[in-house]
Amino acid sequence: MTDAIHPELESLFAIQGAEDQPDMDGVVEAILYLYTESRRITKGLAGRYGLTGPQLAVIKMLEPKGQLSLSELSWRIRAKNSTVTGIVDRMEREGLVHRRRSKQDRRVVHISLTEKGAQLAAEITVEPVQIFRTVLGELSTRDTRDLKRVLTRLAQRVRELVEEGALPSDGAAGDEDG
Amino acid sequence: MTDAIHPELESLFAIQGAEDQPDMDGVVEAILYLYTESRRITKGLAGRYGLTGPQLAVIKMLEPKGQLSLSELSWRIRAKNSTVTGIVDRMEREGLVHRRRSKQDRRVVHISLTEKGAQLAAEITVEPVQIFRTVLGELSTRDTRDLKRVLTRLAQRVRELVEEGALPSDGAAGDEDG
DNA sequence: GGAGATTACTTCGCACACGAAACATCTCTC
DNA sequence: GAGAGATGTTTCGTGTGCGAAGTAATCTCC
Repeated sequence: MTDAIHPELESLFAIQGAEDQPDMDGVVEAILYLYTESRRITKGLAGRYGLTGPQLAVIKMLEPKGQLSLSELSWRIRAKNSTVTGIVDRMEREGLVHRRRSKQDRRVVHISLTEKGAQLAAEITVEPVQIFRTVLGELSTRDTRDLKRVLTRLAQRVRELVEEGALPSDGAAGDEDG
Repeated sequence: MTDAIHPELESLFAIQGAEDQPDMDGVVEAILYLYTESRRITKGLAGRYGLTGPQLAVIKMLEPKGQLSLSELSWRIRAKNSTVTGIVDRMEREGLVHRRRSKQDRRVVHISLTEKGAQLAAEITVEPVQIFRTVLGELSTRDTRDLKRVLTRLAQRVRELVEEGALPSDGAAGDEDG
């Protein structure tokens, strides 16, 4: 099964500690935990039906829409086309989805569920998100709002800094060897 | 280069929307954004030195310690041994690290930086975490504390629920609502 | 209306990432 | 001290995940 904890994130924050701002560790650790735990839950749920995480995502994405182009699918699951091509390949091989060339624009490929895929989708009713909704529901309204406010602000600032180029997001330099 | 946005998470939360708790979307989106952005930054930084994210993690992990067993390394970067074996293989091939069998326990393999690896480690002084520290620093103390408090509570509750088996993490079905 | 740019998708090569199983070594028990 | 079990690492198979380059179709601009 495919899983991934993505060590970089951990390491990213673990490097050389941040003793001068102890609060940050808690924040980062919590974010990391929530992220990885949600992945584990998704994986476990998908695995019961012989699916992988991304495959479950695709199926549940297609279920209400009927069909989506590969690009739409990519956008929705936040992956690149080349990644989704592979996922769809394997799902097609398993008989879960169909590929159909669009007649309007023959570059476009429409992905849709097969009978088998649709049945499977209908069978999977549990939403992993339920857990998080439950837990968030247990927080006071004020807490939830605070959380959203602060997190959103945080994300916004990072986004601004990234766009300003103040961050080492990418750039030129030096040696390359593969 | 290795990268991964991990579509499952997005999809996990995107499935069927959560209109009844609009606040959640913002929270989830912010967490997702912070996670993916941090990964992008790490990747960009590592890429400048011809490294991948996990490789940078390993190098910076080894730098202060001198050497670590493969298992210790795995534990620290939150990955499995079989994953780290591959990472170390590639780094060894690039001449960045050494493998050495322990004399105390000949099952154990110690990983240490080569000259080249150590030089590279010394060269990489920028901490990606800096950005987040900066941004968190811009928040008021109150905001930071609130954030930590709420996030920690959130993570704690999810952890509890997971341990209670109330979640579809794996194994038998717990709750049904569909 | 045709050359060049753009868009949609696929292919290829590489690097994770995991679990299961194989191996080697150590430890524990009798 | 020999067998049973535990532990550390590697090997294998599968599935993401990305970027670069390739192909085909559409669009744009002159």
